[in-house]
Amino acid sequence: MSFEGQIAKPPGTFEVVATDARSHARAGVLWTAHGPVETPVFMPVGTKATVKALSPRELAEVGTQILLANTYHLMVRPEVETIAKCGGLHRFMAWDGPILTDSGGFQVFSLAGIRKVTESGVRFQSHVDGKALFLGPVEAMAAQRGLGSDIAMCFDECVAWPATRETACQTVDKTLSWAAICKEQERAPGQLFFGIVQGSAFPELRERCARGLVAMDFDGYAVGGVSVGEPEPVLLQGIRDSVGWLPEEKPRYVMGLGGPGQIVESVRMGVDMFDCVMPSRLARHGTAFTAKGPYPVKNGAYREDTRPVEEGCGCYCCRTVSRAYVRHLLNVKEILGVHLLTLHNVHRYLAIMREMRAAIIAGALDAWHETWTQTWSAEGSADHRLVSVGS
RNA sequence: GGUAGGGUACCGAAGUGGCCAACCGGGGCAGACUGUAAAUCUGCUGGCAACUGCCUUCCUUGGUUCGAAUCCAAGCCCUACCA
Repeated sequence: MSFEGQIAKPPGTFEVVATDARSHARAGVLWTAHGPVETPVFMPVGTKATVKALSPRELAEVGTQILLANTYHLMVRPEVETIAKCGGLHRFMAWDGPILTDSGGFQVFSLAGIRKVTESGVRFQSHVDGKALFLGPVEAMAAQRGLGSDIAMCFDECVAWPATRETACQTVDKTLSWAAICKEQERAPGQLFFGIVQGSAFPELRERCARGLVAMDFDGYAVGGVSVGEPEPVLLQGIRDSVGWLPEEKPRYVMGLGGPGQIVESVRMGVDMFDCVMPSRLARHGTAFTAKGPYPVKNGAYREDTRPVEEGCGCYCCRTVSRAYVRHLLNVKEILGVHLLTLHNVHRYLAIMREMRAAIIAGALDAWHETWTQTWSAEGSADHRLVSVGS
C-alpha cells in the first residue's frame, strides 16, 4: 500500500482534518496497519474475500481505500485456518489495502432460520453443508485475528424491525456483554477494534448501548441494527439517536448503509464510514447508479441507447462501452455485463464520497449538498424518468 | 398418388366434451434488492376494462351437442414412410 509520502501513523490514529460548519460532517484520516483511510469512506463489500466481479486491480482503479470481508462466510469456506496458512487475508486475496472484517453478527440475523442463540454465542448450521458451527465473541475474535484484518468488529446481535422494547433491550444487553468478552480477546498486531451500537428504534436503548461501549473504549464505533426493513425516517433517526453519544475523536461507522441519499445524510450527521452491497448487488441485477439516481439499465428502453451508462463518468465502463451494450450483456447473461456495471456502480459510490470529502475540506459542503439535493432522485435518474414518460 | 402422424398464444409444448383465456418452459416486459445463503427473487405476458367484469381465441369452413381447443365432415398446410 502506498502511503503517498505521508509519514505513517500508529494504527488507530484518527485525525479530523476538517469539520463542516453547518452540519456534523467531518473529513478525517484513519490510520490502519495497511495505511491511511480518508474519510468519509465507502467500503465495497467483499463478503467471501472478493468484491463480486471486481479484481484487486480494478478495485484500486476505481479508488477503493478499504474493503469489508465477512468472518462467518470465510469460516465456512475456505476456513480461517486455510487463509492463515495462505499468509492471511490480505495476501490471500491480493489486496494490500486495509480490510475490515464483519464479525458474523449480521449472519446471526440474516441466517435466522438455521441458528440458535445462546448465552455464549450462536450455534449455526452451515448454510453450505449443514455442518454444525459455533460463533460467539471468543470465536469471532479468534477468527478475525486469524484473518488478520485491519479492523475487527464486535460480535453483536442484530435485531429485525420492528422489535418490541423487551426484545431490543435483550439484544442490547447481549451486545454489551459480548462486547466486553470480545474486548478481552487477543487481536492481531495493529488490528483496530470497533464496538457496535444496537437498540433498534428506541432512543434510550441506543443511548445506553452507546454509553456502555464508549466506557469500554474502542478504536471506533459502529451503528448496527439499521437498514433491517424499517422505513427510511426510522432508519435515519436510529443513526441520529446513536451518533450523538459517540466521541468526536473516534471514527463512526454505520453498518450496511446504504442508498446514496442515506449515506449523504449520515455524513452530515457525522458518520465517517459506510459499507453496503447495494452498488455491487444492484449492478448484478441490472440497476445503474448515476449522480442523478439509479435507473434500470437492463430495461428495454436502452436497447439502442448509445450513450455511456452515465454521461460524463470517467470509469472504464463509461469511457469504453455504451449502455446499449451493457444492457445487452446483462440481458444475455454474459459475465462481462455484470463486471462492467459493478465497476461503474462502485466507482459512482466512491466518487460521491470523494466529492463530499473535498467539499468538507473546502468548506463548501452546503453548496455541494444543495446541488446534490436538486439533482439526486432515489426514484430514478432524470434520464430514466424521461425515457419512461416518452415511451 | 397411398398410408400414418400432426397443425394450440412470440417460440417450444401440455390439454383431447363442461372446473379453459387455456398447465409448464423459453423469450419478452416490469418490479424488488441496504454489516451478500442473492449473476437472485417476485409479478405480468390474447384484447379491453381494471377487487371477483366483458369481448375475441386453440389452421379454415361447416356440422353434432345444453355446451367443443377437445367429437364428425370437407379443405389447406406440415412431417415420416411407401410408390
